[in-house]
Amino acid sequence: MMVHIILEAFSPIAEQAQDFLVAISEPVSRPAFIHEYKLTSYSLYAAVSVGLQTEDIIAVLNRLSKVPVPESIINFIRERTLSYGKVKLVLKHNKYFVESNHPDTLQLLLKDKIIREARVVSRQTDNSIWAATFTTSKAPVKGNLVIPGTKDAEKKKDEGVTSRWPGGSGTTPSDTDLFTSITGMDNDDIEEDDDNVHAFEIDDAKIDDVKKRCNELEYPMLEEYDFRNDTINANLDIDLKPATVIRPYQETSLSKMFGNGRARSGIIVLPCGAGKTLVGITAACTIKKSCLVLCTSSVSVMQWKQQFMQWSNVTDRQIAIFTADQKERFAGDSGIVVSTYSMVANTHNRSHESKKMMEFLTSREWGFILLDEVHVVPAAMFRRVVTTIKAHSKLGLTATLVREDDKIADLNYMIGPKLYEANWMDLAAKGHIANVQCAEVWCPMTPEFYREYLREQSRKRMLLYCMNPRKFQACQFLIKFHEARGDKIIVFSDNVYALEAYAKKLGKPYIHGGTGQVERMRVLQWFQHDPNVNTIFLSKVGDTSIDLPEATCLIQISSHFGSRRQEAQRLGRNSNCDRCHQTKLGAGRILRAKRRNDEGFNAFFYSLVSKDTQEMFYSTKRQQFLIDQGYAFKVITHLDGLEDLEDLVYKTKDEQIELISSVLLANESEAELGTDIRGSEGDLAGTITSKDFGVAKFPGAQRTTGSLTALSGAQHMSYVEQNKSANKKLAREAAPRHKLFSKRDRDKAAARKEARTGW
DNA sequence: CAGGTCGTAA
DNA sequence: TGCCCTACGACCTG
Repeated sequence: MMVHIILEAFSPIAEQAQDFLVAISEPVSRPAFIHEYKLTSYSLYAAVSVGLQTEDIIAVLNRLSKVPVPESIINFIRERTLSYGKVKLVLKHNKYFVESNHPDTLQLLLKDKIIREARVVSRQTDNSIWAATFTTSKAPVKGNLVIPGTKDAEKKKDEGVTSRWPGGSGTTPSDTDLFTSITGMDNDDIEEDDDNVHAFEIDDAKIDDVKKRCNELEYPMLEEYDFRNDTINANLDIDLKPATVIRPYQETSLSKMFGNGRARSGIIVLPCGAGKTLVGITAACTIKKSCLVLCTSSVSVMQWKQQFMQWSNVTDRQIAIFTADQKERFAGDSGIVVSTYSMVANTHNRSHESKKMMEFLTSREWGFILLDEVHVVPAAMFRRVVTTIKAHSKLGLTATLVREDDKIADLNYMIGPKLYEANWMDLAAKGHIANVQCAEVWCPMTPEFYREYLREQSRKRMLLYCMNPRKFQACQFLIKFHEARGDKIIVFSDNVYALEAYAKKLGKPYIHGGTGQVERMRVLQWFQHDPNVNTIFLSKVGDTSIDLPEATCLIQISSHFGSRRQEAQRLGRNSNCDRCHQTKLGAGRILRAKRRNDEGFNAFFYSLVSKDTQEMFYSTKRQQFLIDQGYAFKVITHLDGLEDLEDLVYKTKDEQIELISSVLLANESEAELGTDIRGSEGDLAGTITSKDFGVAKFPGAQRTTGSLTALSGAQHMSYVEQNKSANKKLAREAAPRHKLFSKRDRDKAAARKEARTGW
């Protein structure tokens, strides 16, 4: 069952209602006036996990709804919240407990054989009936826990007393209303029906079994870490630097995590540039135990360390880096390690040093694991990290909790529920991230290009619509226009051929995967500091692995696949005002105030799309995430003044024809390579797809080399036999069969690469 | 440091 | 709809 909730965003109570709806449901789309949310099992799981109560949810929904909430929906909520969020896995004094407010729930679980057998029965209870006794204690409350960087922390310093966070003395009851009290914005200690919690201990070797079993029984366990009572794992003496103040929404997200004085495991979703890193660092400074940070690239590893040094008082000796070329260890018995997913998830050969380091990581208990870009964790290999590392609490951070496969829901049980998700539009309106004008620019194909486009196959088609002269011109025009305004411009192209062609033609520096480190740094330095370099071209290296410089204008020239996340990431990473606002004491807004145009935008995002091609379809798909976030895409069908540009590229038909022939030549060379050698066998080469595996119509199958290359998928490029290294390749391909299959793609790629570079 | 291998995203 | 392309990064070895 899935329930859709529609919010009228113009309603006077919309903002408060929104806080509530975010807590209980998933935002589906939040454009200007009508917001859509959906109520799902997972969203209710998340709601319960941050402390909401079933009857409160129903009461507030009824109050907000224009019509009485249907009985079926109320039943759905009751049914879901009955079991979800009711059971917690808690590590206390280094013993694991299954904990609940409701003793009958524990009894119910103990009826299960697996869970019952995982129970550790203490001496006092072993003569009594199994279900009769649980350890009982006071329900956890936030108490005097102070999250560094918050208002409360400041107050504590000023007054020398501990006040309750975050309501504080300045808050009168009238300031808080129904919604905020329910959503826990102003008061974290939601009243429980029962102030006591009950628990039984389980064997820590059987935790995974119990977790799995609880999921199957529809009683997923929330993980909570009672770090203040963990006396076994050494404390880590770190704190935010005294002057650091975090922003309201960062505080809100942390209050979801620490609302009851323990660390809940889960996920926080904040747009890039909204200060995710600081949220993670603040969480680490609250827990004050050893912490492992995992990132997707070694560049972000460096950045995390640098950020830790910048915002907290952690010393160089307390924070260690573990990557391919740096294997450090922290001094003392507690500390921080920053590493990559591939380093920790690696199942392959490990260097000696790396092995030793992994032993260190796996042999100890971590208070806290921080999972940067947590949307990658469901990937087949990366997901091991959550089981190989023993961590008492897990926090996942991401800007875009979407994947193009269906694995994103796995995070619910791997990490925990989504604790908080910011609304991009809200943050933009409040000046935390840039206000972006998004536009799709339609570039008609020239007749010649369109004719070729219709004639060609999919891969060559792509090149044709990327290289469309009108797109070149649009790109040139937009660059010129925005350079004149004083913008810094980044042009993205996923296609390296097009990237080079554009950059060279327009005389701009570019970086792609093949660009060496030195050159990369040089180009980035120019872009940041040389007033004459205001535009750079980037391939998808820019998506993850480059510390992107600030830009105020983005242009996408090739974006053929429908990746919602890539689109959002590009926008997000470039539209941040982070360094403008998140300064110590919030006082020094040192960076230049960004210029705003008449409509109030201070950043621009263009997608150049060749009209009447497949690109139109992909473009729409890619935009979906941003549209759901409330961004409006404006379609531009004509760029005023483009024709008047005096040095307009590819202006004449001759130049356009020349361009098309060079594009086709680039294709030709590949096409030729794909057909020549096998010519004698007919035109098999270049036409066989993987679907043809083992099909009898393959005539040359008895020829050893022929069948081997065919099996290895190289039939697309019979030219491997032409290549210098063909012998080596063939030798390699004589390996066992199953290996060939797994090698198919790689060989293909490698063969193509060899052909490209060796041509 | 190049090249091999594996993994990821879409 | 399902699968593929591609481009790219991290790690390890010689």
